[in-house]
Amino acid sequence: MRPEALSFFEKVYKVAQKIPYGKVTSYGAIAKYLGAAKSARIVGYAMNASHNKDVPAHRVVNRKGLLTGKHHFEGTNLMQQLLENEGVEVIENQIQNLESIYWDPAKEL
DNA sequence: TTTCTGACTCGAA
DNA sequence: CTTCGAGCCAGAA
Repeated sequence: MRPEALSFFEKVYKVAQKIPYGKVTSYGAIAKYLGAAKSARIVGYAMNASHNKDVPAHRVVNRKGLLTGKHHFEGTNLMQQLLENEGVEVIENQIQNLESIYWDPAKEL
């Protein structure tokens, strides 16, 4: 592998694809894992461009467990339904019991 | 080439 | 309690 040759986006995609079923993580957690803790926005931006990729963007939320990116999914609650379909409880765009299903790449990988 | 914006986060006032 | 600024990368105009 040549991680250095991969763009930030590609790294983000790889990590996002490793998010376990029924788990969620945050943009900042991914950014930190990639060694760019202050690039959380870029992770979000990568998600924006991940529509064509096989990236479970619905499992990535902000650090509060808020579905800030749901507006970018089709419909108004697709993101929430995808999560609920995996056993994640979501209320008002806010993931419930976040600490229990939180998956930290820097910790789990 | 410069400028702007965005699915974020943290710390300071 | 709320508000604001800074830092990061990529792509479009």
